[in-house]
Amino acid sequence: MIIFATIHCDLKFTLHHTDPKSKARAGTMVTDHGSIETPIFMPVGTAGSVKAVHQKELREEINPDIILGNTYHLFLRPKIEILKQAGGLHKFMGWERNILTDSGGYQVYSLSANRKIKEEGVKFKSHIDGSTHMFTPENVMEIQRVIGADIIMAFDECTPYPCEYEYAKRSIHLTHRWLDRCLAHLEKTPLQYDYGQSFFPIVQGSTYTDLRKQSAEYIAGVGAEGNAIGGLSVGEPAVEMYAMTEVVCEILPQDKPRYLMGVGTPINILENIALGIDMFDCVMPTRNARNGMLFTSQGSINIKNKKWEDDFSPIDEMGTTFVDREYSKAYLRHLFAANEYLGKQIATIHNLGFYLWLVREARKHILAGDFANWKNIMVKQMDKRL
RNA sequence: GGGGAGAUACUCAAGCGGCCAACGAGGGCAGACUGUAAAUCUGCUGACUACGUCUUCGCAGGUUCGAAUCCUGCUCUCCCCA
Repeated sequence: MIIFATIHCDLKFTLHHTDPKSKARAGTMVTDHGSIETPIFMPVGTAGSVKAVHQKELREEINPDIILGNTYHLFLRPKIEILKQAGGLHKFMGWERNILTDSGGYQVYSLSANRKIKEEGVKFKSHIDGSTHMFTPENVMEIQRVIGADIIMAFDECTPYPCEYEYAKRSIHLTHRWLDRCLAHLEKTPLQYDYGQSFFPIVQGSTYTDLRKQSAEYIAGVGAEGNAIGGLSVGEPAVEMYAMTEVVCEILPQDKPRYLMGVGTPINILENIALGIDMFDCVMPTRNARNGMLFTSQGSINIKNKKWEDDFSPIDEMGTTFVDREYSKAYLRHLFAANEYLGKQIATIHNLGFYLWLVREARKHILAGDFANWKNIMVKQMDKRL
């Protein structure tokens, strides 16, 4: 891949079409690492690798325009100095398309037993060697500059569910103050490489409508190139998630991409596209694949189940990747039973292929103007265990 | 031929008088997983007329209120010596 521009190039987002019967949108984002057609699902590659998938398979079979990395994990290992020497994450991992890095805000939630939140930032105890590290809005911006993702995220607090109202209220204000510090520091922190980086702030507010509105207004006021919604899909019922997305999307600017962090199931994704979300990421297709769960347009499959033992039909008749056609359910079940690495690889390629197919299909239907109807059929169809 | 060790549920393997339908591991069956402390975690795994009952620890007897555990005989396996 040729990195042509040496000039900083802002993210350009073009909205092509909005579905007449829902708020679903189809657009295109352009960065120095190429274009991203929305709605998009971004495979998660936490530690510089989409687990169990080669970059070649990722590129040629799954073909996403953008993947994720994680600031916290990359900071601990291989460490920032190595990433700097490598010339950034793109070069280090051999991925020439877009990358987005999460800030470590999710680890404030998921590693809650190993961290302490203060106004200044969050003190973490490394899950690898127990060493303590301080993440602040400032150093998180610096670290993300060095990692060099195309889209970098604000350092926020992802609150758990359920979350006391008073806590959630205090938390959004902390997240907003941290956002101001991120922005102030980002201006002072130069780009490390010869391409631009866009910054996305994050709306919080747990499951409280008034807090979500308040946070969304604050975030919208920043005028960022894209906006994210965090703190959802942490255990709340799906209807509450949708309610929050709906409220927030009404406030976030129409002409900027909206990213719903950490979501979700195939159904969650379609429902949230209908509410105006453009970007998604989730560990579900990759993690669940490694644990034997396959997502298909007809419902989900636990490939470890005995019922597939002698089912020699293809993994997914409707599938789009080579694994769907080349391997049988019986063979894949055997690989899981025998704990062969290949099983996890095949399942991951299948699931990511399916997720990417799903959002591309959604885009087609948005552009064709029949998204809402298609979405309802798909949701009904996928809502079962095969 | 002589001496020694051992036989426990699908497998390996604890238990050595009552707390044993029997630790643990594997295997098997099922479930969970949502900005990845996840190649992880959880449950079940003798039978049944199932908050109870019945049959299990090589086989057959015996001792005891009570045995997988102690005694006797038998069968089989492994090791050492000839």
